[in-house]
Amino acid sequence: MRQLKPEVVEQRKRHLLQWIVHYYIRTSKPVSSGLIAEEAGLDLSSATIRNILTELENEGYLAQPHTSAGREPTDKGYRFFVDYLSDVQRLAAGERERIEEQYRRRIGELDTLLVETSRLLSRVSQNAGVVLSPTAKKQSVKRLELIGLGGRNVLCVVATDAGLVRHWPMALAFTPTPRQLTALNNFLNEQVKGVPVERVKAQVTAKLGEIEREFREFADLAGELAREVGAIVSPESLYIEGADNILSQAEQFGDIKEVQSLMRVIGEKERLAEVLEREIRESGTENLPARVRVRIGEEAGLPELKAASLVTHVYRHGDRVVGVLGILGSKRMEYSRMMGLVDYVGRLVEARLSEWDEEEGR
Amino acid sequence: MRQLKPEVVEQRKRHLLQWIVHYYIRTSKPVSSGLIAEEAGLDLSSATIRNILTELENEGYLAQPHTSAGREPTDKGYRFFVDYLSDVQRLAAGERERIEEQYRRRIGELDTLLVETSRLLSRVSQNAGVVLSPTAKKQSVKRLELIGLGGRNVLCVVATDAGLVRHWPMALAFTPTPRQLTALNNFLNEQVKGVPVERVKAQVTAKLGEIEREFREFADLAGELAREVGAIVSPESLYIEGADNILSQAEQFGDIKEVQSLMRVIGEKERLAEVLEREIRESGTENLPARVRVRIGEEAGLPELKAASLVTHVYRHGDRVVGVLGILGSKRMEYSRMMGLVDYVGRLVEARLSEWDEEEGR
DNA sequence: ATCTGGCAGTCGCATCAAACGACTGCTAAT
DNA sequence: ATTAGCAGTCGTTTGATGCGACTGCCAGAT
Repeated sequence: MRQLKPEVVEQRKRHLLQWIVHYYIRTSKPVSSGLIAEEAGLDLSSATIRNILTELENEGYLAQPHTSAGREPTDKGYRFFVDYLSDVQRLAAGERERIEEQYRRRIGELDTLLVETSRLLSRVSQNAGVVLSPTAKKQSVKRLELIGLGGRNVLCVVATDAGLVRHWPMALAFTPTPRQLTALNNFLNEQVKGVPVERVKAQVTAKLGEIEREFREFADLAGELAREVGAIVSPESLYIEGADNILSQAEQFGDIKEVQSLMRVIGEKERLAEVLEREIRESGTENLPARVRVRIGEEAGLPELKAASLVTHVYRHGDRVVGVLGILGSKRMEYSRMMGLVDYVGRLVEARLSEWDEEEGR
Repeated sequence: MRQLKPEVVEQRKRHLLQWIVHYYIRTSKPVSSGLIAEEAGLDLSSATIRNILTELENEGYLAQPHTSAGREPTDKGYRFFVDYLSDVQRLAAGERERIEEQYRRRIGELDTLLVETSRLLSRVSQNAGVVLSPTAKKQSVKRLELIGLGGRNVLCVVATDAGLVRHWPMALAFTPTPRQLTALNNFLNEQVKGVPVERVKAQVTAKLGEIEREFREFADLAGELAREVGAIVSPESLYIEGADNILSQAEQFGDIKEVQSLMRVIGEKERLAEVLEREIRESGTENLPARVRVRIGEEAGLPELKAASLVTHVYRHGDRVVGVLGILGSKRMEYSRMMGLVDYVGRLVEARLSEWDEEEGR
């Protein structure tokens, strides 16, 4: 017979694998040789398909849940599928429209932006939406203000260049007059404006000596303040929305145990935050700056996420990566659509952040 | 033979019902007559028990899931159990200690207090903790401040007497000088201090005429500001924590569907908030001000909560009920312990709120 | 008047075998 | 290289059967 070139055979095999993963994602049933022969339009008999399937299984892309069953993709199979996904699906125009509509609403603060973004991701994807906020440490202080609340109590408000606002109450050692507060605010702002949050403490304490004569009673306040800026502003926060979506897609998961452990991870945000932070760290180390990254099953690093996949997109402020957003859902998600969504939303968030920079000068 | 007095028989019936509900809550299996004869220590034969069970069933306190099964409490049965619960369990000393420990950490703001409270409720109860924040409308403004962020942008910060702080960015129609900002802040604070949030708008617009000569350009700003105070500060917020607890107690529920719809309600906070608001409204209309209230199954008003119960405690600020907190869990929860917990935490929150009042004067 | 033992009857559930059907892997033919 | 055919494996469905856990009722004991 006519001998086919090896490349062609390889090509066909890959194409078949793509088809299988895609089909499996949609139907969530093991794919059998007979089914492929009928549906895939390859014009091969089921026997031939079986041969190919055996190869793919030996290579670790597919596995059988039990002997007399079809094949399911392994994590390696999903990985192949995602890596060679030819088209990251563009979002439908209507969907884009609706998303932008949401961002058109005036959002002026980082927190609001991130909360809305996680809601959006969850709603559109029908999975859980996650957004990790930039760590405040790297942001620089734009404004720091003490507001008298009566008596010794003041409210301390810090705003950073990236739009983050944090506030917390403090009790002073004395009852300040309005004049004193104004003076103190002026002093503080001169000192900390533009200083990265993580260095506020050093900056303020360094300058403390200079004012000792005039505002001696402020000295310890300023010191305490500097400490609090470091302590309170620093914890980064993780916004997760749409956990209920995951539960209502429970069929997508094999076992309820899997859903439970997934939910538990969502509950203990710290562990998930750690996973996402790793995305940020690793975003610099790659050659090709692929914006959208997919973690399949245990690739994310948590055994609890075995049955899940995570689609993420780091976002930058200026030229530094400051945060990461994405969706968390079943390993059997529609990768193409999800990647498209995450990519799009990620860009919108970046755009919004840089808009804030521009408005600055106005 | 000796005739028993009717009251005694009634008494015994009630006692048995209590025992059954309690036993069912622990074991989650239908309770049968034979089991009762053995375990309840009543010194009656199973046949006699059966007679009593039939009566209780006819009266609507018990039901059989199917003919050849034991009995389960109906909602009415649970209701009886809860209403006649003799001892609302006091929390163990160690548990109280741990809880107070958490509140000892300096919490100066309403938001923080409520978030921590919902976490606490969820952690201790192993159910979901819910806290509905006071509506801002009824609170009065303690302080309102504009903070310049450079250019025309200002950050508007409002603090209320109950410890609520809200902030949002605004763009002015002009670039204010620091002096102008100070003047504006002084003016605004004179006008709105102590005014209920819902009346800020009226107050400010009423006073606008007076300053027109001096600060004509402020007029429209002040108007816009007043509008925003009403709009942004008003939405009350619902804090829910520990949804994962509910999922990991899924065995407590008969059907996964029930867990799903429960989770969905938790996801759409609005509907749950509505239920909780009703608790606030109805808290005034009762003769006996029982602080802890229990809603069993559909009593809460949402069909989705059919399999759940809600234990709540309204909390007051001064003498007005401003919010409600509690736990949400399976209908088969340990009511006694949960009621004790909710009662205790509710009191702590009230205590904290009135502490703030006292600090005020210092 | 109460309680109890006994017994028939109901119903869910676990068990088991048998039949089924969905696959695969292999082999021999094309 | 591909295919048809076939034997063999294994999960799943089905239906029958029996068991056990109940209840309800009644007749007799207390």
